[in-house]
Amino acid sequence: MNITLKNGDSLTLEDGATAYAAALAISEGLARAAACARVNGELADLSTPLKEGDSLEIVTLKEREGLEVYRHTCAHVLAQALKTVFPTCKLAIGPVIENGFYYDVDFKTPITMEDFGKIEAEMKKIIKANLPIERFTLGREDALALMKSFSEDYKTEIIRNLPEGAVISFYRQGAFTDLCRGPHLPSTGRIKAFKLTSLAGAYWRGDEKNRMLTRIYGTAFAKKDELDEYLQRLEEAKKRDHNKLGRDLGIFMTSDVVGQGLPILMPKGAKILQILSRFVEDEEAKRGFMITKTPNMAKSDLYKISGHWSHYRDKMFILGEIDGQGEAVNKGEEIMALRPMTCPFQYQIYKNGLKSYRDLPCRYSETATEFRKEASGEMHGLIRVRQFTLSDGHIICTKEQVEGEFKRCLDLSYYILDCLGMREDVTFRFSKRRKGSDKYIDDDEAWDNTEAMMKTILDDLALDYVEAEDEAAFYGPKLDVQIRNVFGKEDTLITIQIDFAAGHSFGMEYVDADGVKKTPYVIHRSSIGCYERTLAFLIEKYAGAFPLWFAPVQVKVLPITDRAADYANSLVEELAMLGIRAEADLRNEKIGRKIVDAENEKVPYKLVVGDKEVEEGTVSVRKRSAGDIGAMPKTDFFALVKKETDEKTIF
RNA sequence: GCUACUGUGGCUCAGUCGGUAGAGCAGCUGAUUCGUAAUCAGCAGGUCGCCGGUUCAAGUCCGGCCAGUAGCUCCA
Repeated sequence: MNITLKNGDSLTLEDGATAYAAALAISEGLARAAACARVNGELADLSTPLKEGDSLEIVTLKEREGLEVYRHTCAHVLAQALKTVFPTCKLAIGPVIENGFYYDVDFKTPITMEDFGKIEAEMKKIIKANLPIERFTLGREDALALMKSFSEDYKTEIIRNLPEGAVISFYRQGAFTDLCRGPHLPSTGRIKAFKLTSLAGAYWRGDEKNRMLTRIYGTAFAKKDELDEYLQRLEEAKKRDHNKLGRDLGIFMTSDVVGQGLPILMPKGAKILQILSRFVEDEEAKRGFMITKTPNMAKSDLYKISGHWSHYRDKMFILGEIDGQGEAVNKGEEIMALRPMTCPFQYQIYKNGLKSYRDLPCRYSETATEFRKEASGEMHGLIRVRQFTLSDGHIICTKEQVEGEFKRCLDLSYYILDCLGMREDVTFRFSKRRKGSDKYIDDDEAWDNTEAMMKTILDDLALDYVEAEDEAAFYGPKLDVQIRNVFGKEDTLITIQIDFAAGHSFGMEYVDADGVKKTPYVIHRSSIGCYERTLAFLIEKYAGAFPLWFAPVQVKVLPITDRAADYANSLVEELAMLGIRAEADLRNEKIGRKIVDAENEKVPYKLVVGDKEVEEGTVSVRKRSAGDIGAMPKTDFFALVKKETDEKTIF
């Protein structure tokens, strides 16, 4: 028979030959490197028999799919080892994830990381035995009977939930059989380098009402040194972790007696936030935003109009005792709540006075403090907190203006990301509702229209985005600007949202050119996102070595002896008058020591000054990442540092 | 909120079998005034996260709480 290869060549094989035989016919090396095959475009096991005219592509470990198959097989080896070491455990699911795999398992008695040693030892045994991995399929009844015979309750539940007519496939390696779609490696001996990495709880089917299983994370690589390199990278990432580095650098701290999710910004962190928020406010003003200053709390009445009281109440800090319906327990008592968002407050400003179509678009923005009662386990450093500062703004406009305003919002965010040096680090997510979910405002037609409107805008911008279901705000779809932290975990940095409901629910209106009152659209947007979170990503991106323009200390003056102390102080004063943040290190230490400490502080410029500099009115400049760049007249340095600050030069 | 782990001077860590705490760095004091990545000496600093229990005796064992970390759920 003849088959077609990826490059268009045709290959003649014996009838019924497998994909593996084809790989072997091409070259022995390819057969060795093969993880699975793509037969007529579908991923398949290497043991798949080929038919006349099939197209075949051998997938190796160099390709993403190949590595995924490899890791998936490793997950099965883990499962087999677990069934040997803990015969009473029940297997749930064991998928591949980025950089590895996991297996969710229900253990009779919980295991700890100390058990990893014997599990890994058992896995190695399975690998060494080089058990062939065979696929077979069963009808629904037989499949259920098989899994029941192994007491695999979770597997039987999965089979019951499979759609009618689905192919139910199993993979057998030695005495172990697992329900799995596949494909898999041809044998366990193909696995060369793996490691179990961590342990965590995870709800069965991701539902917190279900039993919590134990999730064992692991990773596997084609070669030992690739695994070592990956583990090394993880170690390096830990050094950039904002939650560690931010504390070490004196940017923020937490205190047991203050509470969870309430980081305290120390002078350096507060300075960065001040610089960034002044910058953002100025840029917003240039783009027609009007600054507002609205209260941090309001009566429940406001949130009842906005929909927060019915959709968001359990995430709000409420002052006063309420019942399950959100009504005051003590009748007549005024219930206040800290604001989780600024929207309804800025709407009040819009509603103050009759608006004309000539007033639109009406752009409000505010550096707003907001409060959200996140569940206790959700807090993380500066990334997830209970009180935060958001550059929160709302644009109230006509339907026709939505597109243009939306694009302007994105342009502003682009500009800010450019200045922060983060433009290349973000990706886009178009967050939509999940139809039928009660998390969202109930108006199918409006949702459909608004999502279609946003999609048109995004497509028109030729934005490279992913669509995500069930990620929308309760009042409308979002464009989320996403970023990954140092460990690869993704979070939303900035969001731009279209709201079809607020105009109606708040009774916002404008008088159109034809004299008829109409309801405006609302765009919710942030330009830089939440400052605390953005700061966290900046710390990680720059490993604490911030670009000059927002470095909390831009220049450190290091006098060599006490004789240069007055000169050092005068330099600091002169720099301060130019708006440059400078400090002098007047300690009785040798210059080498002062340099080390300033380097560890990651200050962009260090000025070494001794008798010579005092005499000549010069400074010896050390630039971060460039070292000693020589002496220059102090006025030259002032001009240099001022220019680089104003131009937001990133080095 | 759930699961697991962690909590010892400002920081990094040691502390064996339960017998009243130890180092380095930082800090302070003194000496040194030095030219581009850590000067020397001395001193001081801890109700071992908090509360309770077991015990003759608890940093160590047990329970509760607080806080931190990873993940789940959730999310800017």
